[in-house]
Amino acid sequence: MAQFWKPGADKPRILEDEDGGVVFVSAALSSAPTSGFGYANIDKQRQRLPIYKYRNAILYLVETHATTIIVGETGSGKTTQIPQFLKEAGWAEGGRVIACTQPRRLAVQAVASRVAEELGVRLGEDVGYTIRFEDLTTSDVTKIKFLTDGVLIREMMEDPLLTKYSVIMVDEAHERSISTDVVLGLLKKIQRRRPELRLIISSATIEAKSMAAFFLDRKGRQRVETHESGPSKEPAILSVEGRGFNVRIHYVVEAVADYVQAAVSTVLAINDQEPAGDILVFLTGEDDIGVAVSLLTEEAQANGNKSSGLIVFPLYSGLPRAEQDLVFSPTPRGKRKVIISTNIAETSLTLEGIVYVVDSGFSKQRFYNPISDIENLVVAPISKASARQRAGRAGRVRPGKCYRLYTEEHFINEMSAEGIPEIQRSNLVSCVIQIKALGIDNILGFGWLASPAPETMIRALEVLYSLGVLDDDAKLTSPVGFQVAEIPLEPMISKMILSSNQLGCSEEIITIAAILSLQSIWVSSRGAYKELDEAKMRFAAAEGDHVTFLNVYQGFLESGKSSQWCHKNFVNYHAMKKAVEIREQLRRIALRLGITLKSCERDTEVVRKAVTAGFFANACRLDVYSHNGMYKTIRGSQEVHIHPSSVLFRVNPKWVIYHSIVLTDRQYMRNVMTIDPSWLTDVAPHFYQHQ
DNA sequence: GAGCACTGC
Repeated sequence: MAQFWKPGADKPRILEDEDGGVVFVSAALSSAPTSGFGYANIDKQRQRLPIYKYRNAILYLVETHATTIIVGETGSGKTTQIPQFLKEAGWAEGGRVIACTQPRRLAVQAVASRVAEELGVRLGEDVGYTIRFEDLTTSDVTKIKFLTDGVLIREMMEDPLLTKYSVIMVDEAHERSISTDVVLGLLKKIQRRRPELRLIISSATIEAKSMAAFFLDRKGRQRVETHESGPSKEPAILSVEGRGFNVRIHYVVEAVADYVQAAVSTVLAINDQEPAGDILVFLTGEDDIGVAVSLLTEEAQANGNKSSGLIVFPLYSGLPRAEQDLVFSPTPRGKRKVIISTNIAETSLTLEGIVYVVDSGFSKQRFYNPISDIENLVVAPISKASARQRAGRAGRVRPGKCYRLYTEEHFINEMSAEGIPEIQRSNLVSCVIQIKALGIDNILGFGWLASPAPETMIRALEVLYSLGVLDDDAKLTSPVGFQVAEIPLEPMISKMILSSNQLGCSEEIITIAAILSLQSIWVSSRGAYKELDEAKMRFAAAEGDHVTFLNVYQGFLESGKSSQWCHKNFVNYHAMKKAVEIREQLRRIALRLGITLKSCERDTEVVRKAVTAGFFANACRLDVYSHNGMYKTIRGSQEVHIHPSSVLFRVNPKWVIYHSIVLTDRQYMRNVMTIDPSWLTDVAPHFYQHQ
């Protein structure tokens, strides 16, 4: 039986570092013998993970500190092992639960099944997980629970102090997603009311100190000096080595003019000069990737035996699933796989067998302008942290190499240490309503890890006020505000669903809500726009895209949810299956909120009124003096156009509302619907009283 | 007449 530290035993060797944070320096090595032969059982495999040596130290730190920050490189085993250590040490006894959050749904599922397997239990019993629309836990049975950080925020609406959890581990906190930042702010508040709660924050090296400073609450510190019982409020920091191999970094000597071209030449040079091993190239988006893939494919064909060993795959999230899966196919003997990818391969997907990484130094990043209320995507230089993460992808199986298509001088002087956190680059309407729903009134004074721009928060409050979700005192209204907060969708969509109740078209509106929450229901059609357009016209409704979605959904159901039907009509089969699934969940939520499920039987006017009740702020009028289909927003008189993918493109009805805007050379409205302007004053008199 | 990095409730 392996040994581990138990409360009351001697403490392991710990050294205080100069900044007051506690750093564990050397752990007593596990005495478990590691045999190089035979079948390694699960216990042996666990004991070989780097984290295993730190088990006593981690348990000691968690017992004695309210917050422990674990700096663990990839492959340390922290995510799967730490919850098990905690359970073994008794943190799940007496009906308590150990939680571990992840930023992504897939990671939650993968880690939960791995831990269930290691413990030899069925998933959903002792070990379970919860993600949106999927709860695989059993109350009073589940002891270790994995969940997305967004779900943890939702749970606080039911149980503000998260009383069932004894330890909450926030994994991948350095990624700094909006939800992670919000969760950390909320957990810090909970900690003040629940001193017995323990937090474990897993972070990257560069963020560890600022995380520790964040959790070192001044008020809390004074209190601990008067009451000596309980854990130290001072966060502990523990570093755990990973299992990555060394990656040698190469820089270009002179800045490159065209990183796509440079990436292609670098791949060809690697192929000519370097031993076997697959190549991963980081570019910015579908366009770049398409160009690089065709250049490399041409080269591989033209160059006879020299580059013919290359098999080139594109990889980005918009790629159909079957094509995405091709990148995981084993590389045939004597061949070399080249994967040209977006950021999806930086964190979301792990590719085995990569030995060479080519890093363009750029990615597409979201920026939000609170004045125009528009989010757009911009190609921008990545951070040093991102560059390191990309390079690390080359060292998973053996020592690798990373070719950076920028100079060392650029890396040192021009690239920022860490990226701008998402919370400072996004529209915060959804985020603000969640914080409000938790009863936190002072949004600007919320203990943010990084404060969003005040303009962004004010804009979010304005939007919520105009939806009737917040009152004059910026408090949630009853019942609308609380209901909108309870629906796990964007507030404008939630408002649309609530309004459909009075209008008697909830069945139709729930379908529209499900489809709007998907990326696209059409197959991506690089180069086949014409066929796609023709297919779309078979479903097109004069009222616009929302009603068109209803036609497609109807057709899909009538076909018996057939994949052939989808293929024939350029409809994305996986998206439609997802729509059916989400719709089912939304039906359940609607019933819980007391919404009567009712169909309006083809009365598209009430459907459009319900959509207008959520999206009235996006109303636009055709500028009759312009002959190129230019619209102006009612709210801000901004120039916008109907996107060519809309069924209303070139139809140009006088009054429309849109779901979202994309900014390219123009501002394009996506998902557009005709309205009668009188509806605007009907559904939002407070907003349009002066028009 | 043309576009969508990646997530999440």
